[in-house]
Amino acid sequence: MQKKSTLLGPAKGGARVTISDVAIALDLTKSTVSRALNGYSDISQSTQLRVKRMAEQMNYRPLSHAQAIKTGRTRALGLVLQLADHDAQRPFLAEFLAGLSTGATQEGYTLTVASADCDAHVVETIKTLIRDRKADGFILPRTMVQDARVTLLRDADVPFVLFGRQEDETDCSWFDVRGEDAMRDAVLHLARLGHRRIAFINSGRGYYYARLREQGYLNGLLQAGLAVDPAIMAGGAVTVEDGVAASGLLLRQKNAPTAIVCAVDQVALGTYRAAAERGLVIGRDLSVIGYDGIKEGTHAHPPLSTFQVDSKAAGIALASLLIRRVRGEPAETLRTTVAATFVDRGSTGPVPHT
Amino acid sequence: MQKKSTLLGPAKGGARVTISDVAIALDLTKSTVSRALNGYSDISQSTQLRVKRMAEQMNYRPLSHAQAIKTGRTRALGLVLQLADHDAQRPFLAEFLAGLSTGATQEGYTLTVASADCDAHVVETIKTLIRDRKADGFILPRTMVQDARVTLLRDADVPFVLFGRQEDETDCSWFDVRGEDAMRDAVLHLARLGHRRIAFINSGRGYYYARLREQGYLNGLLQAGLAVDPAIMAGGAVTVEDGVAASGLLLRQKNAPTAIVCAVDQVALGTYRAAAERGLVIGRDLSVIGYDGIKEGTHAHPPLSTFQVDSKAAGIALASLLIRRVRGEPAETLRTTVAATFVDRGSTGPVPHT
DNA sequence: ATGCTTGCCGAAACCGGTTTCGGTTACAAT
DNA sequence: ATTGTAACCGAAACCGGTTTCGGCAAGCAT
Repeated sequence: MQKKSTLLGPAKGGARVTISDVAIALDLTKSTVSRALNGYSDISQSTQLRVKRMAEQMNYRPLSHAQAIKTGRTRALGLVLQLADHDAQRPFLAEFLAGLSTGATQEGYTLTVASADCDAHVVETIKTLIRDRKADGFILPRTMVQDARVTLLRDADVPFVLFGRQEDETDCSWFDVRGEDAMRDAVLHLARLGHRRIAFINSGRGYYYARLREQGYLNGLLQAGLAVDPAIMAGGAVTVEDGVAASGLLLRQKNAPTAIVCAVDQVALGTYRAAAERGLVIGRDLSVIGYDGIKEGTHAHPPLSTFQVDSKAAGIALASLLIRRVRGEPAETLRTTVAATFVDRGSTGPVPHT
Repeated sequence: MQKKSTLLGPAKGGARVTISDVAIALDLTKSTVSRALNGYSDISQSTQLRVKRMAEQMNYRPLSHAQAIKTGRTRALGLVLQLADHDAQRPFLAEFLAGLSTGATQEGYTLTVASADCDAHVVETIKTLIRDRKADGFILPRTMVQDARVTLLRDADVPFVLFGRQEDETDCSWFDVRGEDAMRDAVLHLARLGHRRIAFINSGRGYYYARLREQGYLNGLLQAGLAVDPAIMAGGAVTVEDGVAASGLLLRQKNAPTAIVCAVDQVALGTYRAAAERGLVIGRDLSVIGYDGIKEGTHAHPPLSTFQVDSKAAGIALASLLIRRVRGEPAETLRTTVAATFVDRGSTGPVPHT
């Protein structure tokens, strides 16, 4: 028997039931209750059940920061956004966040969000979050080829999951959409329509996904039996303006491409403007395929054919992976990739007659 | 003198310095250190200084969840997003989040983000966040006329700040942009250009800001000496599609308006499509003014004249206000509004000749 | 000198959990 | 009957802070 809980009524809606309350109700000690709830084997099955039932019934939920003081874990997932780098992630952010938070909530976790204006500050922010135990692990969106966050977390031995992949796979878990397959399929799709000069506009080479997508594009050319021509491969394009500029250069060439595959939708939308400036009709004079499935693509004229990625699902998956990682599952077992789904809208068509 | 701290080296980058370490270094007790750091008056000024210096020097930062166990406060701000309601907030989300998190970080707070798919779930989510002490207070974006969050937090006695305002001001703090002034100025601007039939497309009446903006519009008509005509006032429009539909109806009328003021930019962009369908040139045949300053407005043809709101600044301000509120400042003293800045681009022009 | 404040700090309890360490009890083995 | 063992659970320490309470010394008035 232990000390009575305060008999003071709930001060103001603060009727928290503590572990001691549960213990008293069962005439056990709080240590027993604690170990029962955490499934320790030195508590009999019957007692475990009794405790769990009572805890459920009394609606007991341990205070995560009270446990954290001893365990060091807060049941919070960390997300640090880098917001300087264009608005490239903006379109998906809301969905992604929704996914993460629902995935986290499902397992009783919460999401701690911070932001920084450059890569260096991102790393600093992560450091203080670990230091202050504000997160048990981190979700790293937009993984880069050389990613300082990965190296930091790797040798701080803090769990993390990538939205993306990584060359050095040690300690890396991830969820990713196979953009390389999408790019390959885009090329094949266009080749089937008769296109022989299929250009590619990639985004920033620093991102690991850009590398993969380029490989996919090259792979597609290979499978289609088409030659690689560096003259119709551009890179570093992320925004609509980038797309206008890059595609402008492509279309200005003597032997201009009849189709353009873009690594991201924003850029694909940029090609619309460049085409319009030259009097080219998208879907007839020029075929374009994007990637991401942003909403603006639907409203474009003609609607943009693209590869839809489900950002919310990605968020849910990443949250769940990270939680399993935090709970101790090895990194190697926590790796998933899915395919993007091609939505064939109006922006592609048979190769035009010369 | 107290017990020695563990002499085990930092296990793995976990070289945390605790309050006891500081106490030992100063040959004081941790209670003294605690009270000195928290500025209790029963600790002499000289000791307070000595302690603070030493804490600084040893780079001591209290573990927020260790304090939370006693104080109940975690130094975390809560934000619960409602993501079902259109993507209306999507354009600003990234900026807003960045603002909140930097504002929070400045004061040593973090941001806990959750999401829900409907208003009822938002309230539930807030409840569990308070219950689990995951947030000391909440930021409420997009306040509604009847806002369940406000009533909940008000009588749970949990601090909160509105991004928006509220009819019943009790316990309410806020930061807001004076959309009503913007709408009024929009009307006056158009009136100066000779327009006499100036329409208004409002967004969902449930939002408090919609109410204010409508008042602003009416106020503008009054000041311009123009009559109110319910036939050219629409509402419930939030998306581009909504804008197309609503403006379509307006332009179809016999005595169609020559200018349209929109409560949000998305809707204003919708009027572009409706105008194009009727062969009307924006800025010449039809003048349009929006509100928000979203990026897409810049790319529209012609670029959309609108009222720019700085979402990041709003985030910073709200974080700071909430923290002050959490620290005990009365709600009435924490209310700020700012003006939106008009950016005159190409979507308005003198009234066309009949 | 004595008594009373006042200023300042230490001792110890406390917050709500987890974890270590023993101590019973029952049961099988000797 | 004694001993050993394993299964279970209680007591108490602990985590890193905060807060209550009381004690001591200095200062002041009697």
